[in-house]
Amino acid sequence: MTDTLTATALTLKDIAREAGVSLATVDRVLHNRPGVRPDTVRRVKAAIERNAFQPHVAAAELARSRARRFVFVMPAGPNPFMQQIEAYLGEMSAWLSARRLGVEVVATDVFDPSVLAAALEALSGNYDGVAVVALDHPGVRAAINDLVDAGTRVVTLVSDVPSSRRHHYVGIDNIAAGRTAGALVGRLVGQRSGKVAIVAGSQGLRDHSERIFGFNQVMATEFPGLSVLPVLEGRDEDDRSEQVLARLLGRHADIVGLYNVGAGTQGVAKALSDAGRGKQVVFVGHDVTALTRRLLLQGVMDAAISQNPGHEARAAVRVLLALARGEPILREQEKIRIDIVMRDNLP
Amino acid sequence: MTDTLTATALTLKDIAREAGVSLATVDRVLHNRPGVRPDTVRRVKAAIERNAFQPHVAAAELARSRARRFVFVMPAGPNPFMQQIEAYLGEMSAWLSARRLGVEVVATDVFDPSVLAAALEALSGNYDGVAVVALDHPGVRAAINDLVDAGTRVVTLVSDVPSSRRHHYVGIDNIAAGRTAGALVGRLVGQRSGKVAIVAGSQGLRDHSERIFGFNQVMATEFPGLSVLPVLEGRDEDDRSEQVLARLLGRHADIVGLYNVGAGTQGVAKALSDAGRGKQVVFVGHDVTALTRRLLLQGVMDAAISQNPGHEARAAVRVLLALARGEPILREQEKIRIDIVMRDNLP
DNA sequence: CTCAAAATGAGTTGCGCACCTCAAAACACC
DNA sequence: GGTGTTTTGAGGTGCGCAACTCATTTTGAG
Repeated sequence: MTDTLTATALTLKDIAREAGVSLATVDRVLHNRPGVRPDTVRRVKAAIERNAFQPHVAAAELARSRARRFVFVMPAGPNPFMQQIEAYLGEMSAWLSARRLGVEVVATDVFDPSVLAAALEALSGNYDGVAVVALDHPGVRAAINDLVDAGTRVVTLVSDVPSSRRHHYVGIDNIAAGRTAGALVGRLVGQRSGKVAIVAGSQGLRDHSERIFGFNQVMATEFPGLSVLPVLEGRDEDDRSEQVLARLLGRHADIVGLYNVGAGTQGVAKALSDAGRGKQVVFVGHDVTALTRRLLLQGVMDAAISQNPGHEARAAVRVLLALARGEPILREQEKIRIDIVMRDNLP
Repeated sequence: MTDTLTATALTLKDIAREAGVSLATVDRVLHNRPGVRPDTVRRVKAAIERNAFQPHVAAAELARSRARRFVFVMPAGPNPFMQQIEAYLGEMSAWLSARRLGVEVVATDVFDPSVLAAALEALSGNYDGVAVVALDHPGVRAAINDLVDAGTRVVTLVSDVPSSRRHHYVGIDNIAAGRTAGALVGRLVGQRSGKVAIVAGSQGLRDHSERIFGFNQVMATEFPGLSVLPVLEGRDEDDRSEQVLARLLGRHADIVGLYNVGAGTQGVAKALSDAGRGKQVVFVGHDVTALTRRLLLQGVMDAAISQNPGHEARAAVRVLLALARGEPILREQEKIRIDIVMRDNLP
């Protein structure tokens, strides 16, 4: 029993013959060049459809000679997650250069909307595609739309700007991530009742607030025995996170669960162990880094919600490339999953 | 601040000039053709290294004109996981034909070593690459090695034959998967103590026995309050799984956890609910299918360990392609992760 | 019907490489 | 030195397409 999954090897010449036109006309239709009667366009497209014709990407790529250039706009500063994304881009360098793709990384202050918007505007015209870790702000949205209008392909990375006309978002559903964290805390706490603490970077960040929303949703509806304390803001900094959490732990002896929404994990873990409650409190956080890996192995952290940074980097490149080539995007492939990482399935 | 991650756009001609030889000689070196003095080979390779030269894949692909053919050897019969893999291959058809890749699927009885070995032998010479869901058996191993020796690229899929000389394994670490299942059952059971049941297809299957091994490992060392009952064999069939489990549930009133290692999930769930213990017993199984999805949403199943079939299908194709082209494999990308799927992170 | 504008055909070039042939040069051996 | 063998050079062809030019045909407006 054998199934064959692929098509014939037609060429543009075959399509031209089928449609009863010349190669030049097929080329005009294929590239939306002007000067073709609507009716002729239809005939050509019909021939393409009828034969499920796919232009040979290798030939197309070779013929256009001009190398494609993409740029990643990333947060400046020491964010391990972003550093991992950059590292994975570096690992792709052989892959990239074999395809004559130029990828650059621009670091900027993505938390200041005007700075970010200016950085984006500055890219206009120089790149075929832009991947940006974006803040959801009107100025940024406008900058993204300008790029799109100028013909640049734009994908948002990690943090979306849904109201913009970006072509694609590469990242997770943060509400679902928060829900997952909530379900884990609730289930791992088990029969016990008590209080649950949340430490976030800032509720002004879209991804953080969405995660908190999802977390609270699950807590409220499914774990009535647990009461959620007001959100602490640690600004993703270790020291500050430690302080605010230490104070809270001092005030509440019955904290049984802890959700760390963003970074600052070092501080959170320190506050927990300094209070001598590292093993009694169920601790769920985000991202697999050297630190969270160690904490998971030690049993201080119980689970990490993770989005694979390598996957995000590669997916962003692949999506930009597919968009630039006019190829379909393999949605299933480029979708970023919410990984639950516990000690035994550490990648 | 800007980093550039990609190389120049050298061509073979540049390398030839650099090495002080002709294009023909570079070509001979690049394709391991005979008739080049060792010293010359060294000079050419040095020039390639020095410039981090990567042949333009599009040009190479175009020039060799001959389309590549791959074949997937999969289990016959209605296995939802395998059907999903086939479905994802189908979704790639545009991607495949744009690259002039022919992918075929051959169904065979992979559980009979001689049938499988014969099927593999029959492929020899007809394909550039083979992906096979393999049984670990001397006859199969020999068949794989024969294919490799004949120049065919071989990857094992889902189930490995580590003793063979296959080029790559696309699948998960099943011991780690079992450990993960064990940790989940243990943690989700919580404070309670009691017995844990295991239903497997057959302990003769390598992946199943490895999962059980990992599961028991975690149970023994970390959850002394839980005692694991002897493994039930359901042969991945619904009816049989239901019967053996129903009998066990009848004999032991204190079962608090259940690990379903393979398929037959329908039967397992039925036995559980018929006994009226769907919600009290922590039930962890494998794979996300329409059925397990429903069971997770209903709360009958608590978690599913999953290996993404779409990822496996695509990874197998990409690995075969990279092997055929002599490109490096992006190991991080092709590694299949052990996904923990609970209700809130259902993909 | 006339004439300009629009639509189309015919053809060329080049992308970088694989694959091939044939001749020339370098080398080894006696 | 001559012989045969190995190594190297030079060159050609074609893969399928993008991008372009220029001539020719068709069309529609007046």
